[in-house]
Amino acid sequence: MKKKSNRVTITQVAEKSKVTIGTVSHVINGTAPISPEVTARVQKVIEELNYIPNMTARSLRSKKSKQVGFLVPNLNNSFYPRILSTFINHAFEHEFIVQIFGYEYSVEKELQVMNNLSSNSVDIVIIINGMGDEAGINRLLDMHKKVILADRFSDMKGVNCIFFDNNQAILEAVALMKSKGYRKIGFISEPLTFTNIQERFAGFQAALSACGYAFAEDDVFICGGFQLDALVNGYHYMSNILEKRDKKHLPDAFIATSDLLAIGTIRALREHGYQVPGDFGIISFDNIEISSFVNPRLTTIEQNQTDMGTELFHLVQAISENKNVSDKIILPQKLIIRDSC
Amino acid sequence: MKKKSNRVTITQVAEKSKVTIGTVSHVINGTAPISPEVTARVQKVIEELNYIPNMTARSLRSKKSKQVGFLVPNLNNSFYPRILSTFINHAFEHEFIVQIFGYEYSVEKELQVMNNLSSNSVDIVIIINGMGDEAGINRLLDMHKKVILADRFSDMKGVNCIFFDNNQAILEAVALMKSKGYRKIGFISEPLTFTNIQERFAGFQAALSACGYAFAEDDVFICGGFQLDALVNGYHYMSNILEKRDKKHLPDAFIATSDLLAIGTIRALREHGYQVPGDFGIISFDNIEISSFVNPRLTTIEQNQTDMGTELFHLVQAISENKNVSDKIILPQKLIIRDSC
DNA sequence: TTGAAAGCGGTACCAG
DNA sequence: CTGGTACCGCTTTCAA
Repeated sequence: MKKKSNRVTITQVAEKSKVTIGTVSHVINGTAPISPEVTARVQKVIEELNYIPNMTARSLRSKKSKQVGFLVPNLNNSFYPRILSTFINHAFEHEFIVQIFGYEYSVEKELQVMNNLSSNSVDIVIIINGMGDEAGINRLLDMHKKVILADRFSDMKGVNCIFFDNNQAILEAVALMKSKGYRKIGFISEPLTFTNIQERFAGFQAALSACGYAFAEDDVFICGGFQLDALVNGYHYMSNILEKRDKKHLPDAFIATSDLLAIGTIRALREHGYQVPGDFGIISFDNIEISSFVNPRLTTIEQNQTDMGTELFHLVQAISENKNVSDKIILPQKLIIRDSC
Repeated sequence: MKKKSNRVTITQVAEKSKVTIGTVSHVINGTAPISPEVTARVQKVIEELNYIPNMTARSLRSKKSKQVGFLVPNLNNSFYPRILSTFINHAFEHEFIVQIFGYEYSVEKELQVMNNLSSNSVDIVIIINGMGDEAGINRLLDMHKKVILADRFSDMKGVNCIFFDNNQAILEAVALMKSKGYRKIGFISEPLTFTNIQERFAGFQAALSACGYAFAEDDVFICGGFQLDALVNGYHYMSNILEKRDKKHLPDAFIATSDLLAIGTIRALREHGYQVPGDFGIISFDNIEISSFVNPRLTTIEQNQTDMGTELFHLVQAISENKNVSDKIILPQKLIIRDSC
């Protein structure tokens, strides 16, 4: 009849240690000065019983959960999993639990998730990218959740932002194109919905004029459709363009807003008989792992995903300890020169 | 002084509805026959107050949480995020919350995570791959958690398994190599720690003899080192081999246990001046998205990640509703013929 | 059909 | 330093 190996509770520990549950709680949390003897006794019992505090009870009472909600656009572009990967490792190390949600680039779904999250146990919510979700963010704030916006700029008060500097490296990129003799530079991009993409577009225009190139609306290519699959989209999009415009009427170099987009684009280019970087040079953003394993190896503007993950966690940690942190954290980008330009 | 927009509780709803909290609970959960009038009144108040039940309190009391722990090797190989992606979407749809953990191919860490999980609020734990963790699984079972093993076979009782049929497609793959005239087939693999890899190795040997090839221990290449980065590992590993053995002493075709491994391998091959599929044919496993965008496009054995994610969720759903489900679910693999062989 | 009350397993406050 | 105890917000008997 001793089959029911149910969970050990603090009460059992208290009884076996001949103290009250309050005391046990104190030795566990260090919330009161307990004598060395009692401390040792209690700890011994904890060991013996293999007692682990019930997180649910703990957070019900303390209103703190060490749980963070992590909201990503999706998990297919390896950019996000890389950030997440680093983050969850730090989190585990420090006993934070991370709940994961994907909003699939949909505002509606993003809002739904936020609504959901506002009634749930997390006390910090991280949103990567996202837009048009201010109502949701305010809701979260009302419920006393902390919110962190990543890879995104915002002026909302009460939220922390962490994002890449989208202006510096693109200047180097355009300068590189110039030095390689490319005549005209186009911009091939995902829809300009997220602030990071908007910034890149602005940075692109600035770099163009800084390097003496003219900006032509005609050479901006916004690759529509779902953002779910940049790889496939980039491929179809460029294939389409090549059906309609020949090389003469196209830029001979492109800044692409993501590596995946670039890889898709390059495949389309090659299938139409063009060489990269011979006929067209391409520099993209991200530096995901595969970038150095495709042909040609991508020249790309790195946004260090590991750094982002780590910084994000530091932020979470600081916030949950009520430490003072800067509202805005800016991470550098870095031009990685390989073969595509 | 009405600033503290704190969360609405069931007590407030009860007071405003002039009933007791028990009654409110019953109308929310349908756990007792409440009169239409009272039901309507309570629901109206719930609307007005925008009341959302506190999940923490609810699960403390009911010992059910609709939370599932999802344990993956890591998030860098896009195989896992793809499964996860599908899973979290289904989960969200049905109001399940998923906590994510990465064990980074380390048994120790896997055990740590499990230990952690056993004291936490999840009631179902999904483990993808993993090994040597039977103690952890039993611990989970002791704590009355359900456990699901994915992409892995096990005979442990009380756990559900869902995995791919690792025997059929590889036979087709080897037959294809035969028909293309490849003379000798090697096996380039990650360490044989996981059951899926072991099965592939067995399937490989069976396929070899079925197609009239001889098996040579010498042509089995186990790519050691960390499994974290198959791409980089495959590259270094094959580079090394090519330093020591020339084409004559090597198989002219390879079965690789993952696409990433194959992509790394192919780069090494090409850097040494070899053509794929001219000099060497390669067929790998997974069919991750990038597989059709690298050069050459990979001929690969698809393991449908979306299907795995979906099936996994169905399993979770069935288990959490105490429905009867088969202990073992087998998913088919499928040979996708492209250019690498 | 509804009310009353006992906890779930902890934390935190107050006494002594 | 340690004990006692009132909750956290909800579910779940048990009575009425």
